Amino acid sequence: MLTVADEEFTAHGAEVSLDQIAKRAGVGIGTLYRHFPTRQDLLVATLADSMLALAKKAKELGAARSAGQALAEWIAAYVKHSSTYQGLSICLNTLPDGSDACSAVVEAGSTLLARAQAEGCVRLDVDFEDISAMATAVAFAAEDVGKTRRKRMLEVFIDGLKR
Amino acid sequence: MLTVADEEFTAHGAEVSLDQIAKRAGVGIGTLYRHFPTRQDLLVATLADSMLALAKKAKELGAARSAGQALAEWIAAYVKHSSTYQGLSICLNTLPDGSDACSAVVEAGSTLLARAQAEGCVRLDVDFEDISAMATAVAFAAEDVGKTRRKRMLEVFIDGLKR
DNA sequence: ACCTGAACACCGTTCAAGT
DNA sequence: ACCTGAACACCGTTCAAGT
Repeated sequence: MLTVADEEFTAHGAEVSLDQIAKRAGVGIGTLYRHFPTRQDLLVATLADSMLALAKKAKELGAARSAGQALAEWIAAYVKHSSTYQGLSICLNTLPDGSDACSAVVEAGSTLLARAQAEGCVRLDVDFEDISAMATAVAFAAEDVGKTRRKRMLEVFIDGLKR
Repeated sequence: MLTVADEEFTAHGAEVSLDQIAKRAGVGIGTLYRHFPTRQDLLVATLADSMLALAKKAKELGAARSAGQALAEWIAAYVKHSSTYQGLSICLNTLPDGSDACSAVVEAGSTLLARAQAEGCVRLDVDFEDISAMATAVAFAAEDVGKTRRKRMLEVFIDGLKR
């Protein structure tokens, strides 16, 4: 079921009809609703693996780079992740919490941010929620836009975090 | 008809049912579609006045402030404008062109940007389309978020434009 | 020429009936 | 206990019929 959902999201975007997913997965629409009461629940479930990978990547970067550089690279990965499916950023506007994978990402990101702030290269008044919201926003803005423009917007965002 | 549309957008967001607008305006849904083939067309029409005001404001700021300060203040107004209706930023993801009001905003904004770049306080590789997309994105991210957080995100964006 | 609104296609969500 | 899918409510869009 999650496999089918991921395929459908990939092929037709995060707003694909849930009916279509249920049909292709060979279950009743009611079953899908019982397991995943909201579309966000289903999205978080299909993204769980990549979110855990994102959390893991934060730790690796934290070990291999300066705090500022690690945060910058990780944010780039975060933005990319928010574009996993077409239209995903819109669905993640208010970031969903509760799931283990989400908590892992928040925790890993917060740690990177705190280190970068301690190192003195990132403004002290931003928190992870700011970063998450802005990253989602950049993913939103960069949808349907060329690669160079996307890269530039990401740079603007990351530079804006510096102090 | 535009008055009713504006009221409905204000009251129920940019994604309010077009049927509802037509009914309250006392016209058939077909008539609404003939005048405004897409929702964006209708939105641009209801926002025409405020967009012209935004263009005018750019000229005033350009005269009264340093180029960098003028751009910064104008972007703040632009972001605010992109939040005129709940959910408006999503509809403006790809900015609509063609209308006079839109052209006026683009031209006014481009002028402010060019001056700020000439003054040397804004990176040279961004164009107005970047600014427009990012401003819409900030409006998107700042929806349903407290005032201080919204202000901080705007600051991050504007700081990121500096060089 | 302009307007109307029924008709069609589609989607989200619930819940009675079935296993 | 779990599943199904018909049923309901809703929306966008078109277009034949009416003025």
